[in-house]
Amino acid sequence: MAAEKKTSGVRPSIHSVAAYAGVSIATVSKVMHGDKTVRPENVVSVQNAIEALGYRINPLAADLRRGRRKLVGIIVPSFDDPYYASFVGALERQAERRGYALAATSSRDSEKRELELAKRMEDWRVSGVILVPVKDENGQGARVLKASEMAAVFIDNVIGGTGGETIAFDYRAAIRDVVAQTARLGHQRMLVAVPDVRRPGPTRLASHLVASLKAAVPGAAVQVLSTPTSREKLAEALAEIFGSAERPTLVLSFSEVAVTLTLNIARRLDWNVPEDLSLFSFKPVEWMRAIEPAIGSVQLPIDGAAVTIMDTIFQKIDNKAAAAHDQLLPCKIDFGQSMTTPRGQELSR
Amino acid sequence: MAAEKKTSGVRPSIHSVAAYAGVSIATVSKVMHGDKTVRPENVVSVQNAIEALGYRINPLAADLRRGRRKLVGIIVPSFDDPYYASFVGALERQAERRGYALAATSSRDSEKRELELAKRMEDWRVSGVILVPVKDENGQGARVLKASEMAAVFIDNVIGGTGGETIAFDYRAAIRDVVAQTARLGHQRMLVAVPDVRRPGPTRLASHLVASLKAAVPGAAVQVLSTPTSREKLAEALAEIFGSAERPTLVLSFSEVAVTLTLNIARRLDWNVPEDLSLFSFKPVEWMRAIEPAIGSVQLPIDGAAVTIMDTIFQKIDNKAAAAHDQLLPCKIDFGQSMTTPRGQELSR
DNA sequence: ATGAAAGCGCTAACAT
DNA sequence: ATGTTAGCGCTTTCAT
Repeated sequence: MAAEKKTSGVRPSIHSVAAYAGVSIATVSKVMHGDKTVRPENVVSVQNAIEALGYRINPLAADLRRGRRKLVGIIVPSFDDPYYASFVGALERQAERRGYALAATSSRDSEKRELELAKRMEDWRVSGVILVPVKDENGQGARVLKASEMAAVFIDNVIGGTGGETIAFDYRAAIRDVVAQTARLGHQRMLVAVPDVRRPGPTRLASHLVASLKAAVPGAAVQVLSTPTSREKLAEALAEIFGSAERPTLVLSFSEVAVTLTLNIARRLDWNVPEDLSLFSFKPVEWMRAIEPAIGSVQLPIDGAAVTIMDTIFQKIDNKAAAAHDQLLPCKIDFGQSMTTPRGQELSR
Repeated sequence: MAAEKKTSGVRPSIHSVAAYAGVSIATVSKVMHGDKTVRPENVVSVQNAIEALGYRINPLAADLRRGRRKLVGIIVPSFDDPYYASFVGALERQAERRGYALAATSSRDSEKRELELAKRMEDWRVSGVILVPVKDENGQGARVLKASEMAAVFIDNVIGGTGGETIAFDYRAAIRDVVAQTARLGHQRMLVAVPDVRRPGPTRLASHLVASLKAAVPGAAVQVLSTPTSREKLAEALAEIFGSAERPTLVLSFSEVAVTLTLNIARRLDWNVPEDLSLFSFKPVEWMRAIEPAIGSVQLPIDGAAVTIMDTIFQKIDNKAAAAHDQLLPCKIDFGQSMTTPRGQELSR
């Protein structure tokens, strides 16, 4: 039913609306913001004018005047990682539920760029910034954010324990559980695949995993494989490892491609997963749960996390009250069917 | 070496800089924009002031005055699809090469939301908008974009042939090649897996594929499977199809999960790919090329496409000259090792 | 309940 | 070469 408004190329301003309605711009502004001190008849005529002219507020002008924008920024290492992409989508939804827009940017795993983006957020007068640090929450970008008057929250690639402004999945708990299961099943030789060197976060976790394994399994032989740049090199490295007599009986991977290639090699050698080789992925990817056998993996409740994150940042935006403690979000583990007792071992007790 | 600037909480304006340097704000503005008509000594003192105060321009004020922002918007159906996520990353880079920022948003497969976002882009005074339509370039969102004075380009989910403002991969050429190969190998019975019903784009292409198959292979039996909502239902449907006597010898899929489940079933039935079942994916996903046998798939040169897209939109922003024709970008096909002659068939001639 | 007026920080036209 | 000035479109006192 709604007819076409606005034939002219120039957009109506608050002045046009005021003139059309026969009131002052202050009154129009009040109507736009639902101020109760406007006479009902004036509210109506202003609304008519708005409708007739197809007026929409110019957020640039409003925000310039106000000094802060209804905008929260996010800086992720990259959009290509479905994990981060998923965060962006979920956070966009959460921001908009509160009448804010999300300004999404990517640092491309560069701390230099992260710093630039932090400054851009400041320049843009966003109300808050969510940063997934390239390295951790003590980098230069994070420093800028902390020093500014914007609300800031650091997520995912964080160390925590200091500021009380970090939120992350409780990966250490997940590691604890997987290590416990590993010990219970009796694995003695394992391979830990660490991802892309440009991603310090998972690398830190992998180190923690290695340490935990050694602590939990006395005499454990833990091999670490840093994911090389090319798929071919990685495949070679894996083949060599699996070719040795002292081959690992369990692969714990932080890298999707390492899981894929491990499955390839297993198939080529005619090994069954999990009977001949156990496997677990700390990087959750859709297909791992859809194949047979289902590959065990950590499950991250991203939508829920997005709610927590947005709540936290709006708490800061509104109250200016800083949350006093770092937040650790639980993550579930789906062991799938990919881990069992190693060949020739009995399940201890 | 750079010392800490700006101890105060309030950001310096162009006035502070002018005062500090002992010049007028007009001069500061000129220096900021590299105007050559400023005395070198003044340039220096202004630069010193900027440095000393840690001044950065307020883009809100500048853009309000200018009436247009150095910003191009993009609206994708979702960030979760790695294909679109990849576009966002590549386009962000391209925009920034030209000194523009990218405002990335997602329509969540909703035309209603697409319309809202189109209006938001208008409100934000972005210079140009790249839209991946939920349905096609004739929706309401696209209409708003066309009517506005913003430059607009419609990509990927487009029909084309009308406006000359669309850019898409040449999927029909890819389909042609795959159909030719199918005919050459002698397949008679095939299954086409269509994805998510909320994605009209691939659905259109799938229809075209079906028609092409029927045209190229006389008497072909082409089954179409619309991807149901749940993985379980899809698995069931596939199992039933493969259980029948007249089972397809080739699967052509527009859906990642359909490929995964097909591989599952093949393995369970102890079929080899491609000897017992040929497979091709129109949805390119990393792992398909990393497994053995490598699954054939269409390869989309997204980075190159991003360059073309940005070039096109900046052409419109700068010249106001509309490109007169729709653009079709070539895509490569990687047949991998997943297609061969069906059992008991000879390769014709 | 309403409107006049003073900016927010900048650009650009115009004088000088 | 430089400065003055008039806005961009809005919000927000502050009188009335």
